[in-house]
Amino acid sequence: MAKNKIRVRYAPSPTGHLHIGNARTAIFNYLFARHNHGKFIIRIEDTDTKRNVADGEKSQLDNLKWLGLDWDEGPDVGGDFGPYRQTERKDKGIYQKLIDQLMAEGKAYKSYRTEDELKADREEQEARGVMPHYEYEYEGMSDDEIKKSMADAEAKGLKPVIRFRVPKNKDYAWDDIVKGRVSFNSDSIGGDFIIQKKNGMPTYNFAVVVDDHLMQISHIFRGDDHVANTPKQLMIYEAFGWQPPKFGHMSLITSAATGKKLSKRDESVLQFIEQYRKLGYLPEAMFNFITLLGWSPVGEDEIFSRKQFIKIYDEKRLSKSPAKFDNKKLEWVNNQYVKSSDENEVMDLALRQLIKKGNIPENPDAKTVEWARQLVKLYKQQMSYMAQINKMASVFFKEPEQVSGDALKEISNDTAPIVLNEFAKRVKDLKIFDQVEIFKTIKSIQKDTKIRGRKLWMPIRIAVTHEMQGPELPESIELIGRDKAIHHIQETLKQISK
RNA sequence: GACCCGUUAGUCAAGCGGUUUAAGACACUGCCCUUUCACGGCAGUAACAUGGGUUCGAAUCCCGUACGGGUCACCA
Repeated sequence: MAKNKIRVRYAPSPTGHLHIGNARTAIFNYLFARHNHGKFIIRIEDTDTKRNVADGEKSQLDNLKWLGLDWDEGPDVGGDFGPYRQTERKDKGIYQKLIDQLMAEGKAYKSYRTEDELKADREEQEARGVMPHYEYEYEGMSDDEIKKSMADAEAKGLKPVIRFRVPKNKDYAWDDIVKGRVSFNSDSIGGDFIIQKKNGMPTYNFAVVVDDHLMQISHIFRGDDHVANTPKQLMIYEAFGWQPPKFGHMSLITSAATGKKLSKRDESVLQFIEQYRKLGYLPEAMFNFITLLGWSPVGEDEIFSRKQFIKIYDEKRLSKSPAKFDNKKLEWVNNQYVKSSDENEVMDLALRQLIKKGNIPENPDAKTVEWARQLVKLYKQQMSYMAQINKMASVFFKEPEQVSGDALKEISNDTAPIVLNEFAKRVKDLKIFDQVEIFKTIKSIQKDTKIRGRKLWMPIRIAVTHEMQGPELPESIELIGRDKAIHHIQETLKQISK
C-alpha cells in the first residue's frame, strides 16, 4: 500500500475485563491494520480515575494477547508517540496547552454552572419534552458582564469546567466507512460540551481527538454507540485546523434475549472474554466467531485462521445492522476447532478443567494423565469448550444419579434386563478387559439372545454411562473400568426390576 | 421527547437494477453410515417489515409508515 500510512488504534478504558464488544472493536482494527500493513496501537483512556480498576489495563492486554492480537505501539511496548496512557499524557501538559489555545482564541470558555444546576435544568427540559441540553450561561452578556459573572463565581469559590463553544446551526458530516454519509446539525448535539473537568482532566471527546491527531491515527473503527460523539469531535478537529481521520462505525452486538446492546447486566450471555477463557474455549475459535459477527467474507467458508482473516479482510464488508449473539453458533465454531486442533493443546486445556473441578488430583501421576488423555480423546468429537468434559464425562468420576426420563423409558422393556444381566456376567469373566473384548462380548450377547441394534446397545450404554449419547461405547466402558461398569449395571438392574 | 441509524428465514448472513423459481452457515426435521447414540454424509422446512413511487424490469433506487436499536453525563 503506497498511500498514506495506515495507523489505527484500540483505546480501552481500564475499568474492567475485556468485553466481547470491545474485543470485536479491537479485532477489526487489528485486521484492518495487518491487512494494510499498517500499525496497530493501543492507548489507555484512563481519564476517569474513579472508575479505573487495579488490574483493568493488564486484564485488557492479557485477553487481547490470548485472542492472538499483537500491537506495534502501546503502554507495555512503547513507541514513538507515547506516552500511551492518557493520565500520563495529561501530566505532560499535552492537553492543557491545547485547551489554553482554544480559550485564547475564544473557542472555549470557563463554565461555572454546578452539577446540581445542570441536573435541574435537564430535568426541567425533559419534563418539557425537549432534548436535555446545556444552555449558554452568558447568553446576551457583554464581555465585561461575562468577566464580572466569572469573577463573582470565583469569589464564591466555584471551580470552573472548560466548555467548547459549539458553532451555531452548522452541519457536520462525514463519509462513514460502514454507514455511508452521516450528518448532524450542531444545534442538535446538546450545547457547549465540556472538554476539561473541574479536576483538570480532559474529557473523552477532547482527549481522543488530541491523541488521535498527535498519534497520527488514520482510521477509527469503533462501535455505533460513538456516532453521536463524532460531530463533537469533528468540531474540535475543525477548531484546531486538523485533518480528521476516516471514521467507521460498526453495528453493535445485541443480546438474543433482550435485543438490546450487550450490557454487563444481561446474564443470558457471557460478556467477557475472560469468562470464555476460563471455560476452556479455544482462542482461535473465539477470534473466528467474533470476526464473523458483523462481518462476512466473500466465499461460503466460515472457518478461518487469523492469518487467513488478515489476508481476506475488507472493511467494506462490515455490516450495517446489529447482530445478535448466538451461543449455539459459538459452540459450533469451537467444536470445529476442538476437532481439528492439536491433541496436546486440547489435552492441556481439558486437563486443567478436570483438575479445577477436582475430578483428577492437582499433580496427577503419569498413569492418570494417560487415562485422562484417553478420556479427552474420546470426547473430543463432541466437545465445544473444555469445561464440558466435566459434565459429559461425569459418570467417570462420581456415582451417577438414577436413570430417568427418556433413558428410563428406553430400558423399561423385557429385553433390557436380559441384555444387562448377560453383559454383567460375561464382562466379569473376561480375561482381558479392553475395548476389543468388550465389543466381542456385546456381539456374543446378540448371537445368543437374538437381541440386536438399539435394543442391544442402548441398555448397555444407559446402564453404564447413564447417558443416551456419547462416544464409542466399548472404549468408554474400558475407560470406566470393569468394577465400576458392573456396579453401574447392577444398580440400574435394581432400579428397573422394581 | 429530540437527533442519528437499521430492517433478507428462529439466528448469523450473501445479494449492489435483469444470470434470483433469493447463496451459504448455525439451529430444527428426515434419511444414510456406525449391528447403538453422537461424529460424519445427504436431503428438507423456513425470509426480502409495510404502503406508495421511479423503471420495460426492484430484495436491490426514492419517499412515507411501522417496528427495532443507538445517543442525549464534570463515563468512555
